[in-house]
Amino acid sequence: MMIHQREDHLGLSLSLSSPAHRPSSSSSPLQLNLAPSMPTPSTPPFNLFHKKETSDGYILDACRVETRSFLKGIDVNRLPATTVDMEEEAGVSSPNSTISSVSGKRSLERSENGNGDDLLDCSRGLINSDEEDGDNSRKKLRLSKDQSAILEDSFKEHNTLNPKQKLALAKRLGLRPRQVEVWFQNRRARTKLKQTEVDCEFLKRCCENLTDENRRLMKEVQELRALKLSPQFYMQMTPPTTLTMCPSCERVSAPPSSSTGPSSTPVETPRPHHSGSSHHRVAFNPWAIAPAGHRSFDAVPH
DNA sequence: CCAATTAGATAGCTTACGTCA
DNA sequence: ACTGACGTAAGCTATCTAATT
Repeated sequence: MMIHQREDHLGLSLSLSSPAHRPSSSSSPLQLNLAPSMPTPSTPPFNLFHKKETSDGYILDACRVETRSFLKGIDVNRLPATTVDMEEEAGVSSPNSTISSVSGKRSLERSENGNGDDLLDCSRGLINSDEEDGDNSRKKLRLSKDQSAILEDSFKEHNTLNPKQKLALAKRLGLRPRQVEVWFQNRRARTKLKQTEVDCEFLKRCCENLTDENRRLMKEVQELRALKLSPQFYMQMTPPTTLTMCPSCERVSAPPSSSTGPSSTPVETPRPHHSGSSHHRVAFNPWAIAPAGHRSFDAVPH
């Protein structure tokens, strides 16, 4: 599999080329060597491009999971108070961290700065703060694996937060309360969407089953009507199933002597549910179509 | 708080091109 | 010189999700 790391790691080169000037021997792309001040980590397992289901049923790209695990311990949302820590962490940056967003404007800004030291200013909790960045472009942050795990655990306990819980969680995660709030909102939305999909699938199957059943019943009705409307066939044949039914217990049984023809398949195997012949028997003609919900039996005392 | 929407990040695919046997 | 295999880079699309409205 072909793997390329276009915007990986700030120490690598950035290729700038217009579509009209595809890389060729004559027009090579502009190569910007962007401050290899940061040690590039060993290549993460990007070749694991298979889907993976998370504990809550969501599908994640395995490579993302892998990358996040690669990021383990990196809290890019941490507030800049822990400068030393972040400098340590900067050495293991990854394409999935916010500071990897080197495309476009930001990358150019960074190249102008000449090194990657200012990356650390992009501590996640402050990235979109109003007092920062003059440009109005919102920067997308990515929660770390640990942060996501903690948030997920918290969500499992209670899918809504009271202000106190929100503050505590925000403090624990090094995020702003608003970020925690937004995360819970989005998480609830995802849960709802997922449930809607499941419900939809269930209803779809129900509809299919009912459609099949309806088709089958319609066909049966058609066949039965055709038989009823053909007098020759109808008159010549003995009632196909001279079934008897006990009106008290509504059990149907075939005549004891009939062993051939359609009547040989009784609806229900006669069982000695009554002692002797104590129960009344009712002739049951299944060929007589009755309106739905109305059983038309010719009561024949016996 | 929810619903709808926006937008950044990234995986994965395709395509063009260069290199090499 | 031609050809097929292979690697690489770039473009594009789909998806996820943080953030906004």
